[in-house]
Amino acid sequence: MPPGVTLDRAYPDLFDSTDCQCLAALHKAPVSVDARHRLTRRGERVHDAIYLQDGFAGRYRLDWSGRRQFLSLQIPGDFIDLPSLMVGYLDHDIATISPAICVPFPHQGLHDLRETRPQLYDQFWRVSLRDAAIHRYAAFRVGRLAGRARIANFFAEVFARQFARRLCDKDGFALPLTQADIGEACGMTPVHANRMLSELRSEGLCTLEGGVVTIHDLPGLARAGQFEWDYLYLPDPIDAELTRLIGQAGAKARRRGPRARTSAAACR
Amino acid sequence: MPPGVTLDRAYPDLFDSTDCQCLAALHKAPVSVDARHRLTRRGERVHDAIYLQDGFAGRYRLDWSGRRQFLSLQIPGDFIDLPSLMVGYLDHDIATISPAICVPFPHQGLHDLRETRPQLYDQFWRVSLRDAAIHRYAAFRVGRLAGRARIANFFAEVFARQFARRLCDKDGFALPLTQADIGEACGMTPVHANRMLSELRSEGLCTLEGGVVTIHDLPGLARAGQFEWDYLYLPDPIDAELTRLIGQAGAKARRRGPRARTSAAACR
DNA sequence: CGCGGAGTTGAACGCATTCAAGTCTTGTGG
DNA sequence: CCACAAGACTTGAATGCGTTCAACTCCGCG
Repeated sequence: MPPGVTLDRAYPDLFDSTDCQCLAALHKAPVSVDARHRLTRRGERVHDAIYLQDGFAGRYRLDWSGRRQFLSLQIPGDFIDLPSLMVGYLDHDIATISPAICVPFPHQGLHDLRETRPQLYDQFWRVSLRDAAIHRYAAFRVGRLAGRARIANFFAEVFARQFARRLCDKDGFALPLTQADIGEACGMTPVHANRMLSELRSEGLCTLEGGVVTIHDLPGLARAGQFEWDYLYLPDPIDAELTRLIGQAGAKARRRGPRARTSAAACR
Repeated sequence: MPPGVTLDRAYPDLFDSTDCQCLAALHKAPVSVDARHRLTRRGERVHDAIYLQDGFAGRYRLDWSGRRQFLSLQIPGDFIDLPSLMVGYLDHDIATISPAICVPFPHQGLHDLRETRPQLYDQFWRVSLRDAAIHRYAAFRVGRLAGRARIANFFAEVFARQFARRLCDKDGFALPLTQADIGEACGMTPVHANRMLSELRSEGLCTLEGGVVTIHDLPGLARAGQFEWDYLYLPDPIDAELTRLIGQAGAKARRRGPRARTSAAACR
């Protein structure tokens, strides 16, 4: 894989070095894209899966008055439009937020993996399931949590996802979003996002400045956002590290032992 | 496939009659389950995928004060826990809402399809992507729409999904949820759900009574909810039918022609 | 007959939106 | 080098949507 294309770091639990070699043969040349640039339009036919080598992007839908709801934030190392691999087009728009580097993987090449490397093929299914879990959790976040908690929860997610890729340490992470963007991600107005951010700041939990979130109290932030990260399906070592840093039993603590039920039958 | 197990009706665009024959060999005996019964517990290891032959179920997460947020409603004909197929456990709970009939498909048998019937294997990926799209849209619904619109939008989705399976006609559909459930699905209190429902009623859009939603003005309901159903990825004939019934260009109207761009490269 | 769950309605409160004004920073052109 | 414009951020005040608390009805069921 050419310099800079670091799939192995992005999904350490899913792609081993052999996989990465194999994938290196499949992608086209990386492309630089400006900030605030639409990558994919809802409903438009696409033939390549985009791997976000660097930079941030967002998936969103617009309401009928043109206001935007972010569905998920995509961080460096994400495949950002895998659904298109199986259905050929997307039900939402995708745009960069910061300047970005995108690596196109032609669908055809990925499809061929089913024959040539079925294990690897399955990994893409796993990636898209992880994606789905992130969407689900977004519904929980905006549906159930109050303003301050929504932002704290959102920050905690972005932290955990970047931390899992070694893109940041426990003290902070990159988040090149405006307060308006954060509002659109968390389902609130920019003004209110501002007020909630200043609450988090004055409570000594975190500060956002210059596209960087500095974390002053990670357990406090996670608590404020009722954050539990089991839905990220992180590999065990990283999961343990997060548990150590955050404290709460929000991870796999709840995963049950091997004696669990195996079907609906058992729960009659 | 034994009487009652009607996969073909559930996914007419994904499973043909040969597929259904093939799947018939894989499932265990259907199981009756009471209403309000938890089928799967978050984090618990599962070995069977559950096909919801009949009845309604919900996927949900709880906040730290124990209040529930529905992530999606599962209707008859849904595979309700496919994520567990690839990762072995779930990040959320699933419970029945009405009495239900569940058909367990052992994971192993489905995995074997990769070798024996790769096309069919892929269809399960497609099903789970459709699922993901429904979750995404839920985030849009609760994040961007106001109370009345959230409920109208939710009703429109449940209608469209049941209509696509011929479980209902254009005049109404089954929805055995209490108003409290609807509140949990749409991110609001039961009291407010009640008020929004009575608005929809008094505006002549729809009524909910006895577990049945009667639709009085389908285009009006869809408009009130800003509903667009492209995200359901429905097969063309059904999509056209919905467009005829609802009117608005909310479906594939936006799907672009074959001349579309093929990668990030083209949009610099 | 009485209980409990679901639905309905009123009234007070409070969180979030809206409108608006003003600061600060950045980049651009004179 | 300064002037100016544009965008991001901040803050105040008024409004209103949704929550909360509470009371009451209706219905099915023991």
